Amino acid sequence: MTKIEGQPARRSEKLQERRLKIVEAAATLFIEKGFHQASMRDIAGKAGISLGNLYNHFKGKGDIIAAIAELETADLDLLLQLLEKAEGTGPDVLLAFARQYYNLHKTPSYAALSAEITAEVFRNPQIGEGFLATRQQLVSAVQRHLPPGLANTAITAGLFLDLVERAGQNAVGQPQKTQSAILGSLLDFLKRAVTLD
Amino acid sequence: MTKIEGQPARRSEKLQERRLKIVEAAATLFIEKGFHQASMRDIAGKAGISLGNLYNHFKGKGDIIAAIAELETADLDLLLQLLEKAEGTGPDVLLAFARQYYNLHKTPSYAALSAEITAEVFRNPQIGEGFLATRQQLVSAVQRHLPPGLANTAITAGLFLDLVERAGQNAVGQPQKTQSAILGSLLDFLKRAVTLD
DNA sequence: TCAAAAAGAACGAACGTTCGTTCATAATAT
DNA sequence: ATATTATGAACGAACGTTCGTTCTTTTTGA
Repeated sequence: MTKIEGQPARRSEKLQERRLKIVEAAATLFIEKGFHQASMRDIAGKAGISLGNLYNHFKGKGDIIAAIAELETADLDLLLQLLEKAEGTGPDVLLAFARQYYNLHKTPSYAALSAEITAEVFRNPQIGEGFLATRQQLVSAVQRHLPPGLANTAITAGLFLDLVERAGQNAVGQPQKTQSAILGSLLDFLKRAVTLD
Repeated sequence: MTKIEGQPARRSEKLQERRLKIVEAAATLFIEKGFHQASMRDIAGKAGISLGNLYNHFKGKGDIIAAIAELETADLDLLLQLLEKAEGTGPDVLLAFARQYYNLHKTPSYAALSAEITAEVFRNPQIGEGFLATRQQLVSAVQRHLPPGLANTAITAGLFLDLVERAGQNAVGQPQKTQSAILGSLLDFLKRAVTLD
């Protein structure tokens, strides 16, 4: 009881760094090989720690997968905040958001991980819970910027997001020029769809 | 040379049945557990044959996965033919097609398999080749029904399909009522998007 | 026509490997 | 001194694949 706090949390600080390094290593490998092809040995090796020690940080492989899925929501939370704070009416806000949302989804690592998670959620719905919760918030935020005369704005907001997501995913690996063309057509498409005559 | 054809191809007939049974068993298991969680023993068991015999019909697990991916294109080919033969102009043809395309994609088994294939294609592009070829034909068919004044009709046709696919996928597991509401909003959304003022 | 021979479909045990996880033990920090 | 963190060997289970073998069907030669 002499030295209660020499350096407050120096140790758990290191620990958290280790944990982050593990998660990053796991994410890289999951993108490369998929959840079930990346082994615990792979992850430990890439994180630079021993196999046994890996189990001091995570209860098992399932926990790591869950941590990755949670990590994904961080990017979404950022965009969500931007959208919620946005002022102004009309389609402009939505289209500006769509541009960013598209850019996120066409990122190869994001797209690959998304695909992996989507497939996993079909069999293990619990994995996708946080993911769906964040998406629901996005739907609400988009909904608020849709024209008032529109029916079923909640569903329409969902469709808005659906399209941007898929368009981004399909743009992966395309040359820069094509990606820009897709973005342009996407924004036109969306503008017509969210504008009432 | 006496008995040239007692029963022509009695054997290869049986053989084809077996092969179909294997593919069906594999598809069921892939939907349930995913490509890499379904084992060759699982597949053999479900197909009602021995493990060793499974390798008389398929060179390996990769071959079975490829066969399943090919199988997926069959559904698309059917819809493609319907769309290509469709007469008339304006959005009506497109919306009728969208309805069918949506129904296909909201089928749980189709959606699960699609998700699995999508994730797999990121790491093994060869798997998705036939899939992408068929999709390209769909794009062309949709493109022909878009209004003439539209720019970048190829990309827009792709977006059209993107939206329907994702909307269908997200409708999986929803109650019938919700699925109908999504379809309604989807068709409205599409109609605005493919109609020039 | 019909026995003999060739072909190949079916079987399940066994191979070597890799998996996720646990364990006894050593190093380290407080 | 003692609790925490790290290590890699060890475990049993499961993996994809190959193997020698048997059984059924088809083809051949007289």
